[in-house]
Amino acid sequence: MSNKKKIAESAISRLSLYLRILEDLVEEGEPTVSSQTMASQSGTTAAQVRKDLSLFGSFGRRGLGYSSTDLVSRIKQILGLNRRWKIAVIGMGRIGSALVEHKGFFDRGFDIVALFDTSDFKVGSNVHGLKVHHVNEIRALVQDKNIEIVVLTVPVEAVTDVTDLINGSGVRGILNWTPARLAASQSIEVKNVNMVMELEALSFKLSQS
Amino acid sequence: MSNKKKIAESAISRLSLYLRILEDLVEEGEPTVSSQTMASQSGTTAAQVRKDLSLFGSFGRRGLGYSSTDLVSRIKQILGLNRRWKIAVIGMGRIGSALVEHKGFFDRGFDIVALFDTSDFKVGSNVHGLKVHHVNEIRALVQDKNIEIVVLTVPVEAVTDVTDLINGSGVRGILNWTPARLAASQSIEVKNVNMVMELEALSFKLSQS
DNA sequence: CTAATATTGTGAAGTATTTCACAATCAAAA
DNA sequence: TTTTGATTGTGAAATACTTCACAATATTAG
Repeated sequence: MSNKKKIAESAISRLSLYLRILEDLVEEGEPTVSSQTMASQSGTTAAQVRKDLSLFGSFGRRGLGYSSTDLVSRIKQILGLNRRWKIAVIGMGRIGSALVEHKGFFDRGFDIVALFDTSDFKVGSNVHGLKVHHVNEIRALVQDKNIEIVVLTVPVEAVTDVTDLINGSGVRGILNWTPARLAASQSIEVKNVNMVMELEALSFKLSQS
Repeated sequence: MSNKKKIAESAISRLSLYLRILEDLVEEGEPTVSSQTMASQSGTTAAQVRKDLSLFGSFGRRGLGYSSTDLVSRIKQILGLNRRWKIAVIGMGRIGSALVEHKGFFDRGFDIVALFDTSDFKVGSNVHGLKVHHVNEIRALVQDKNIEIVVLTVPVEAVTDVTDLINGSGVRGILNWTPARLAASQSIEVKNVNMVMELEALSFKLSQS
């Protein structure tokens, strides 16, 4: 808790990547792994791997490398993945519904426990075995089900109202799929996912060459 | 073409963001805009905005700011958005299909012109008015329809085979939704979108506080 | 015409992140 | 036991990115 040291966003993404690589190696029965192996599989350098890990401690043994299983649990610990997270999806359009049915979240520690929408047409229906609630019920359900993270996939017109409902509900993090910049309260962590921005970055790179 | 100067990834994301803000301002009828306005709407600093723009030229006027409409077209030019891009979606699972029906791509210059899948069950069917082709036809259709970018939403087991089919097909960029690290040929630009990694970054931040 | 106010463009300074390079450590072979 | 080879952890150096700060320029008011 209340860890002071500032950790770069980029280091955290790499740790996620190392975790995935390590889990594959464990699956393949590799007992140890070197920073060089992790580096080549993740497209970075061995020094970078060691530096990233050293931000959090000394997990390896000189001359030997790292124990794969040990490093998996260290990184899970670092990323806060030594527990399960309860999440809700707000917005049952095409993308929202597709995400609900995606097994990948559950497999990696994220349980979708509630769904919300604004349209009376969708409220009350079932998506993948979960009832769709009206966004007005966000506050109550967040409290009731201990939801800490919400995935926001509502149409951009609905963003302001829904953000107001999220603020102060107890939600601690938002994965924002809308192109809007959220007016979320200071204490809520927001991560933006923007498909079009990614395509635009590709467009830039392709136009350069 | 063949621009030497190295531009930071982060600067490009911000330009995408500025573009969206500027288009809103143009819509609202604002003839000019200051770096300070763009900064506060995008959550950065005025100096950062000016520096980002100065990487590509001098688009403003001292004392006055920038012409909104002019800056929109300058940024579109920079990002390679002064044209339309033809893209294909490979993998007609839930997420792939949801993306096809999403109007946001078309609205911002990306035309989905072909769909692919590996399963005989899906090949031949129609999604949002487009016929689903077998991935074996990638090479032919990329040539035929001048597809430059593909969005990859196949299951992770299919990634190796599909990547082989993409390599050398003429595709220049891949937006990779799979958790796999692609073995794409050097000349292809790859952008990874990883939902779980984003959630893990949230998990980290929430665990810190 | 002059003063006051606004705002850009950009070197220089300040931070942050990545890479280098090497002492420390470990296992296995000689 | 000693040597050889592998590999970490980490200061220091190198790069990269952001912020500062101010001269240059433009408009408006007096």
